[in-house]
Amino acid sequence: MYFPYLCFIVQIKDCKYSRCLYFTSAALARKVEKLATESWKKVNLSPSLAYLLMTVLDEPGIQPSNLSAQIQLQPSTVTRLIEKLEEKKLLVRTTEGKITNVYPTPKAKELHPKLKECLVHFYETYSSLLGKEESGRLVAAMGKVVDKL
Amino acid sequence: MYFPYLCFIVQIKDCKYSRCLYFTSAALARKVEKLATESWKKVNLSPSLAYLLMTVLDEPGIQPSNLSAQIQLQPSTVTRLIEKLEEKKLLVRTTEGKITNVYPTPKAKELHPKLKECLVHFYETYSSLLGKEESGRLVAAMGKVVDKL
DNA sequence: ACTATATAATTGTATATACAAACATCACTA
DNA sequence: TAGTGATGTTTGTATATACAATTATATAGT
Repeated sequence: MYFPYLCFIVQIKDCKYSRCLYFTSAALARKVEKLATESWKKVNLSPSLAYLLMTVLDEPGIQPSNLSAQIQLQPSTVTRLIEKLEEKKLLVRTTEGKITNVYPTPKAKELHPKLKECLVHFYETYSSLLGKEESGRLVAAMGKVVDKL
Repeated sequence: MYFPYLCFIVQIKDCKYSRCLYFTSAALARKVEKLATESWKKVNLSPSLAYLLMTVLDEPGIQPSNLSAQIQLQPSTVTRLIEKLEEKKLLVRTTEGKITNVYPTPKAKELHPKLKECLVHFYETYSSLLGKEESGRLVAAMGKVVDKL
């Protein structure tokens, strides 16, 4: 495999695609997802459910469209995630006209401190593996790229 | 939402989770996947099918376990991808004992130059959006992290 | 040589996410 | 005020990937 223009970058490990943005970002996301899943097992939620729930806890009454923008998932995906959290009795929806508002239940509010703990645990796990500053720099760089794409 | 120890990183855009590795790596992977999908539409393959196929073209007879290591997907996923490429008459499998070998068909070999073009197109698309050096640096940084996780 | 363990691949099933279409409501304009 | 287009949400369906269990084969220790 030949990656034009990228010859100046040192090849990493034995993987032929280590210099390719598609391959590398996908692999990274899968590994990080696994790590995050582990951290959120304590509250029996997948990372995406946990992030959505935390967002609602921070802004009770938030609309799905706003959630979609904040967590950067498609509206249809947000609907599906909300449904799951409703089944778990952690969220409720009210609809007025075309607007839907999403609220945390008391059960969700009770869970809030534990959610924060999971977030801290997740951060500590990856920053101990990667180094605080290095991982911070990487996240910042990736964030910039997300905005450009 | 409060991200302990990360206060020194500038918040990006309006997104509350822009400093979180999980969130950012997932968002980046989704955006890059979309871009890659566009580039590989010319050969009517998804990016993961295309990468697997290119790997087999480079190493005819390669085993699924080796493919799994190279493209960093689970063996079960590799089996499923190979099945799809078999349906498209681009790969064939032979099995001897516990070992399976995967070979490209003539049809796949004909497609090889087009696959390379797609790769170049993909690279040019993202490097024109992000800058060659900046994207190269980012990919290298992400690759290191993948290896550490 | 026989058994226990390790390896390679596959299958059944589950989860996450997306796209496109449908639906409902709202806002604006002629 | 009727019609048209924009917006917010949901639904039907498809794709990608994984985990756990299974099957088949190979290897090593005694």
